[in-house]
Amino acid sequence: MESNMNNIERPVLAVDVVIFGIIKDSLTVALNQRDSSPFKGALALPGVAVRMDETLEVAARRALAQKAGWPVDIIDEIMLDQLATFDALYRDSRGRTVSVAYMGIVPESFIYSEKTIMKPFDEIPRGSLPFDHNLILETAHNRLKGKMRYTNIARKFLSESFRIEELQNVYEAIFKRSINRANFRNKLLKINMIEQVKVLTRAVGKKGGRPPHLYRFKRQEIETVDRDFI
Amino acid sequence: MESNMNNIERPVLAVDVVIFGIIKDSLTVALNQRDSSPFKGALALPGVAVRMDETLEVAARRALAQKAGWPVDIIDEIMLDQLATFDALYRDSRGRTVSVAYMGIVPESFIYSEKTIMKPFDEIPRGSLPFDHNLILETAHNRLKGKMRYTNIARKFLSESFRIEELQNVYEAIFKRSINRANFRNKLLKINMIEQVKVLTRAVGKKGGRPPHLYRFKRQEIETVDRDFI
DNA sequence: GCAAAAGTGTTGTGACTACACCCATGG
DNA sequence: CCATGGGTGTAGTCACAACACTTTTGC
Repeated sequence: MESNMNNIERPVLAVDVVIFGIIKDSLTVALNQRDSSPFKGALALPGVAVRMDETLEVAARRALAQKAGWPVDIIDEIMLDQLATFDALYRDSRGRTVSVAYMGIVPESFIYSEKTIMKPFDEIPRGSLPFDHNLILETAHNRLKGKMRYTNIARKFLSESFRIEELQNVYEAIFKRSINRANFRNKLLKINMIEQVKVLTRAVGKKGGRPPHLYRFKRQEIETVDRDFI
Repeated sequence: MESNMNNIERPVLAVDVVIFGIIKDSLTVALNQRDSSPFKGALALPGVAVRMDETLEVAARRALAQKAGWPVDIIDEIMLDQLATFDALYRDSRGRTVSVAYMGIVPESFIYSEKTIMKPFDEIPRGSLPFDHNLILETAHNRLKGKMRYTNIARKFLSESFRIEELQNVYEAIFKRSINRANFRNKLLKINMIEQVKVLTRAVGKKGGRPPHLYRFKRQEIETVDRDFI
């Protein structure tokens, strides 16, 4: 914080947004095609420069509206987490730009716009995105995995109620390993993270069998599952 | 990221730095007296506005040199971690300023400057710091506690080799609870975080007794102690 | 020989893993 | 009557906490 706030040349401040979702048991990322240079036509994370009178989070939502073409009422439902700030001197060829990255999660029921594609995370090779967007995406992925370990953030991938198998799929898609069904269920119930909803679902286009139970998260808030180191 | 990078009014970008240390078994924070308005004379976190040609981390080190008055060779030894970016619209009365906060740790052997005091964390009441510096400090404290749980960041509070009791004091000061000595030792050795250095220390001004063994961290790097959620 | 500091051992509890088997129900 | 999607139970291993006791060595 400096006394001097006059018109010295300053870095431009921007935001970039990483939106994750699970589609068909795979982790996916919202990307949009750039409509101007540099990297015109390339797939990139939605982002905008921050205006004088808006917070970073408001700017991030504006990026989702203007760049990704998402409806405002849906954007309002998404919780955005500040990720990190990226500041390499030449990260943007147009001039010194510092970008604050945000991360959000949408459920599979989300309606996509024509301007956005949800691309499977595993099909985005390193170096394939413009600017430092691969670095931002990697940071977001690590943060996502971290938050999955000690919060109930997984709920944001699903709708209000869900089959327990769907929830397990979320964990398996993100951690890329299979989890024992019985132990998964026992643990989440024991720590009181989820509870059973009374009704059973109707058939979901499956052949036959017992209709699955529905569950929901007991708390809305992202709650820390605290662990002591020692 | 926007095509338009001309001279529209943009938020000013700044950095603020939280430096932690342990002094006499208490967590302390580096604060310096502001020499200009607003809040002239108040204790605050060191911070500067970011220049066009420097990274955020370089700006953070410059804040420690210019505002806290620390010698450059010591500043170079400190590892700085980016914490979060603070962007409330009216956080600075002089105009729209977005500040990226950094966090660092210094060992007790560090030489302080006259411009800085290391103030005990518990003696900094909420609301006592200018701007949103209490919020920044709280965020830094939470991050510190988090990192203590799954990295070997504690090493930065100590010099290269240390008595095992000193290390335990670091944990006890930060988590504010007492830890069983035997279990503490057994765990840190079992997970291979620390190892014994062959020599014993000379007396440390104590009355008598067996001279303590010295230990050191086995890895320099901050290494994640991974834990699975399920 | 006593204080300081370290080191060892024991026991109970609770968590996690793997696996095996039982239950309910719609087509 | 069987596929589907649960739901229960048990045994082994491991981690952690509490606590007690032993060892080393300088003054």
